[in-house]
Amino acid sequence: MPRTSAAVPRPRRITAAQVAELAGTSVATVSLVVNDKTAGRVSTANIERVRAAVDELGYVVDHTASSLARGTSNIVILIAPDLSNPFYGRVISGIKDELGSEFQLLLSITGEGRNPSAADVHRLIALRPAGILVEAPDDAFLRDLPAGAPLVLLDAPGRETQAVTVNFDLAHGINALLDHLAERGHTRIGYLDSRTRTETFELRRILVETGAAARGMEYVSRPEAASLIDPDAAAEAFLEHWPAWRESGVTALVCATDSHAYGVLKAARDLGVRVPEDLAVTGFDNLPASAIVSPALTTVELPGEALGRGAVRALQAQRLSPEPVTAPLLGATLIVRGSTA
Amino acid sequence: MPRTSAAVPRPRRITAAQVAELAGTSVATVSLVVNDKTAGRVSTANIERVRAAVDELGYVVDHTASSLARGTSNIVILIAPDLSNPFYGRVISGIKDELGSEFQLLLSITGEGRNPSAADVHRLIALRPAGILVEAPDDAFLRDLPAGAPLVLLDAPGRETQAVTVNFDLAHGINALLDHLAERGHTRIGYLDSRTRTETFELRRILVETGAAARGMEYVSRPEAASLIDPDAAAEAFLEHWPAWRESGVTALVCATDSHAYGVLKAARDLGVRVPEDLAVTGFDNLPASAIVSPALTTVELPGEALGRGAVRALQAQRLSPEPVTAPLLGATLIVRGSTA
DNA sequence: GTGTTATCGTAAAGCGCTTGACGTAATAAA
DNA sequence: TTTATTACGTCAAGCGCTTTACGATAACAC
Repeated sequence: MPRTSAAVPRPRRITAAQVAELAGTSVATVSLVVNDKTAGRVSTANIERVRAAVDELGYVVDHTASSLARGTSNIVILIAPDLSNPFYGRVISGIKDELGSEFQLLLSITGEGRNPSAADVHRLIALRPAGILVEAPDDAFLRDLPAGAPLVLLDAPGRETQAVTVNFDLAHGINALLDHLAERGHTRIGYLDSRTRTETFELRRILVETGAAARGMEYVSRPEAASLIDPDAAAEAFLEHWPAWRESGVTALVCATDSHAYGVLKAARDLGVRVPEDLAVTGFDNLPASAIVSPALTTVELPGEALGRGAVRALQAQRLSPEPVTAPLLGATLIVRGSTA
Repeated sequence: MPRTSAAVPRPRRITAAQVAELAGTSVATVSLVVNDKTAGRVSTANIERVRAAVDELGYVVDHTASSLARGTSNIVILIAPDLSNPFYGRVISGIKDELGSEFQLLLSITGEGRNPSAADVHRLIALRPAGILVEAPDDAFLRDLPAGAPLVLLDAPGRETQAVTVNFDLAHGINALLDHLAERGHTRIGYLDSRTRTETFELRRILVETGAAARGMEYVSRPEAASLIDPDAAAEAFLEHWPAWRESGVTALVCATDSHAYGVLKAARDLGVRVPEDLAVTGFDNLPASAIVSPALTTVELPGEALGRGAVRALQAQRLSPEPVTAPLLGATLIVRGSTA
C-alpha cells in the first residue's frame, strides 16, 4: 500500500479538553478519572461529573496520544511464521481472551520458517509495544531484537535461558504415545519430521528417538517434509520413503504434525497401504479435521489456546516484576483414534 | 491483562533530534528526509548527511509520535469473526502481502457470528487506523462505526451501497457447480446451510436455489449447521436430515463450506451412505484438507488471498480519491474431485 | 491561635514528530 | 539595477494525553 496522503477528511475527534470543559474541571482531572488514578486526588463529586461528561460526549482516550505520553502503547505484537495452519487460530484465540479489551493484538506474519528482518523488527519496536510474543524464533531474530519490550517465546523448548518461554509438556505426550504404540505391539517406528527447523520439532524428534530406544523399539529414519500447511509435501515424502520403511519393518509412523499425517494418510490410500492394519499413523496438534479424516487420526493434542493464554500471562508477570518468570508446562495429551486402533 | 505500570525500564530511544545534531541540520529537515518529502526543500548534500546519520544511529521514526502529529497511524485493522478456519489464514496472507512493510495489521477477533461491541469499536477507532477491513459485518456494527477511517467490507455481497465491498463471483462458481451436478444426472439437490447468517451465506443459498430451479432441478431443503470451524455440527445436522433427504430422493448435497462438508462426509461414513454413489457432496473454499479427505471433496474454490489483496487495494484507492470505488468480483472456480465423480 | 497533615485541583512541561509559515540567498526575468 | 522567482532551511506551533510539582483548602491536634 502506498503511503500517500489521505484524500478522506478526518472527523473532529472528541478530546479530553472538551470533556473537561463540560465537567467544569481541568484536563488533568479528566485524565486521572478515565485512568482510574483518582485515589486521594479527585473528589467523588468530580469523578461523577467527569464520568457523566465522558458518557455524554462518548469520549474515548486517544490511544496514540496516550501512548506517546506514557511511552508505551497498548499493542501486543504476535510474531508468527504462518497462519494457514488452524493451530495458530487457537493460539490467537487464547491470546485475545487473556489480553482482554484493553490491549490490541498486532500480527507480524513472516512466512513459514522465517523470522522478521532487522528492518521489520525496528518497525515493530517503533510501535512501542506493550509486549512481544514470538512463535518459532531463530537466533538472528533474538539477536536483532533490542530490549525494547517484554518478550515471551511460544513453543520454543530450549530457549528458556534467552527469554521467558511457554512450552508444552511434549515429553509427557510423547511418552504416552510411545506407550500406546508399544502396547499395540509395534517394535519399529518411523518418524516423519517437519522441514522447519525450530526447537519444538527438534525436541519432538529427539523425544521420539530416545523414547523409542528406552522401550526397546527401533527408531528407523527421519525424512523431512516441507510444510506445516500443505499436506502434499508430506504425501510426497511418504511416497518416497515408504519402500524403505516397509523393507525395514516399520509398522508405525509418527508425524511431526497432524497436517503432515494427513498427507501420509492420503498417500497411503493411493498406495493401497492400509491404515492402521499395515501402518499406524499419528500426528501432533489435534486439529479439527483429525476427527474427520479416514481413518480418524491418533494424535498428541497440543492445547493452542492454553499456549496463547500462558504467553500473555507470562507477559503480564514480566510487566509486574523484573525477576525472571517461569511458566509451567502445558499438558500434551494423547488422543487415540482409528489410525492406530 | 491488567493495565499495571511496567516494572521493566525502557531503554533510551533514538530521536530525530539526535540525528539532526549528528547531521548538522534541524529536526524538520530530518523529518522531511525520512519521509521522502525533500522535493524543493532539502539539498542533496543535506539528504546525504541525514541519511548517513540515520544509518549510523539506527534511527527509526517513532510510530506513535508520527501518528499523533499526522493524525493517523499506519495500522490497518482487520475485524474477523474467527481465525480457526484456515480460510482466514489465506485472507490474512493476501492482506499482508499487499500492505507491504510500511503498514501493520491489527486483528480484532470477535467470535463466530458476532461483531465488535460499540465499546470495542471506539477502542479501535482510538488507534486512528489507516483503514478498517471487515469480514461479515452486521447492521449494528456498521451503524456504530464512526466515519473515522476508510472502510472495506470483505465477502459481504449486497452491502455495496453501504461501503466499498470486495466480493467473490459466487454466481459463476455456483453455476459451474450446478451444471456439473446436472451433467451427472442429479435432479434433486439438498443444501446444508451455515448457521451464521451473513450475506455471503444468504447469497450462496439463493443462488443454489434459483440456479437449481433454472436447471429444472428440485431444491429440497435447508437445514442449518452451526459452525464454520467445527465439522461436528454439520455431521449432526446431516444425521438428523438424511432420512428426510433420502425419502425425497436427494442425490446431491451442496454444503455452505468445506468444513461443513467434512462433517457430512464423516457422518455419511458412519451411516454407511456411500459418497458419491449414494450421495454427491460439495463444499465451498477449497481448504487444504479437501484434497485429503476421503473421498476428496468437489468444491468451489474461493481465492482467499485475492480477497485480502483486493481489500487492501480498495482501501488504498479510497485513500487516493474520495469517489466511490468499485472492486471487481474475484473468480470462484469449480474444482471437481471424488465426492461427485 | 498556630502548626501539621491530608485531601483535592490544576498548571505546565513534556512525549517525538510533522508541517505551514517564514526568512534568506541565489538565480532568472524585466 | 530592480523585481520576481526558485531553492533551501528552520522556527515554532501544534497533535492529545500523562504526570510531576505545587498551591490551596480543609481538617485536626495541640
